[in-house]
Amino acid sequence: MSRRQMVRPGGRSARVQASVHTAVRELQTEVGRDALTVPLVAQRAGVTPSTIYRRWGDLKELLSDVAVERLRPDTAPKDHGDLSSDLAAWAEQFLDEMASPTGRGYIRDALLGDPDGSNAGQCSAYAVQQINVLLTRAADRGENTPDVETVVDRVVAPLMYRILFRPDGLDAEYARRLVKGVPARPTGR
Amino acid sequence: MSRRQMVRPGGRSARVQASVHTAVRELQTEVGRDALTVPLVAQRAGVTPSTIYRRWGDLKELLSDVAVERLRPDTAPKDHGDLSSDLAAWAEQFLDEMASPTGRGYIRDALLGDPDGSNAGQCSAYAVQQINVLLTRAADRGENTPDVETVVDRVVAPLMYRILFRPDGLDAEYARRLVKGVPARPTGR
DNA sequence: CTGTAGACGCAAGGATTTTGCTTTAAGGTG
DNA sequence: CACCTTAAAGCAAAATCCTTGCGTCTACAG
Repeated sequence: MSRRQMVRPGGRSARVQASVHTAVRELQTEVGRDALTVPLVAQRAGVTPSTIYRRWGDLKELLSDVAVERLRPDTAPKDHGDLSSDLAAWAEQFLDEMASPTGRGYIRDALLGDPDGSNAGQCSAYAVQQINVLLTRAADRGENTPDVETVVDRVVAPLMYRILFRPDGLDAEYARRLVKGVPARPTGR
Repeated sequence: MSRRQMVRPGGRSARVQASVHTAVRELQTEVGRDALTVPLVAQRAGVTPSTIYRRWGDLKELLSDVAVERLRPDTAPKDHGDLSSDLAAWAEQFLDEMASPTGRGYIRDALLGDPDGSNAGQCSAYAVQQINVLLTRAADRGENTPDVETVVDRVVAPLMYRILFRPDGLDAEYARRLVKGVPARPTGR
């Protein structure tokens, strides 16, 4: 979230933020992301443009906030019985969601309008959180587990790098191969 | 490069492109990247704003082109005698250049104004090219070498991911550790 | 040398962004 | 509960930026 968010959580402020976010999401599907403008969003949200400019600075930052919201995982990853199956399934789903044109758009938006890097950090935190669920679950089963940072380096980072820099030739098989490259135990660091 | 570049390589077109790019670079250091506007760049370049809008579309795309130019490696990586030293040195330098505020800015710009993804692809191609120099050099020495894609997954991707999503806590030691995680031989794929 | 077409300059028109001032309402205080 | 304080929103004018049509120039081809 940008520096301007979350002040006066209850009341008008919150209502304005909600209606602006809703307006962005609706218009994204109706007119497409490239046709969005601040005045357009303001009109749909029933708000004056200057309100948006004052709170978010510009369209990029607003889109960044909305993108982070949409990138938040809404469900805990399913249990497949063992860590490597869990990781493989999670990686495939991650790739599916993130590599789609929509997903790529959100990632780019999240990165773009992010002066202090907190929105990008939040995206990473979501992934870390999901992976931690898998890892603690595995540890509870008595499995040996790598640490989160290793999974980030070996799975999340390659997926993201390719999504952003080389969107071609990505498939579930690649995601599975990455998971196979994760060592079974914590790496010495 | 955008779709509008490199038409009529000689003559006026080329002069305009050069002076616009120069104007962007100069103004970036003088007034800072956030204060750049198309009219400002146009004035410095001795060109009318509409020329820039017609050729590049908007500021994002122009900045993206300039950023890719600046991300192009200008020198072949030095020879340290063996592959792992070469990779370690290259990774450290890569991190140095890319993780700085300036470097991050260029990467973000390159990603940002890139409708078709060709600029981002070019960034990745630069890294691949440099790594290939190291790998063929090692092969000429008779060393076993991993393939480029493995180095990209194990070294470049984690560095980039962290630069973009979690800029804190990056140091040369981390780059070296990544290089140690590269297998000595090609991975079966 | 001449023709052609792509690229630029200029200027008008429209849209967006910024900004000063006023008004509203959330949250605290007596 | 009434009052005070202040962050945030509304409003409107001004500044800035973006778009577009048209005329001109110049690189390249024949």
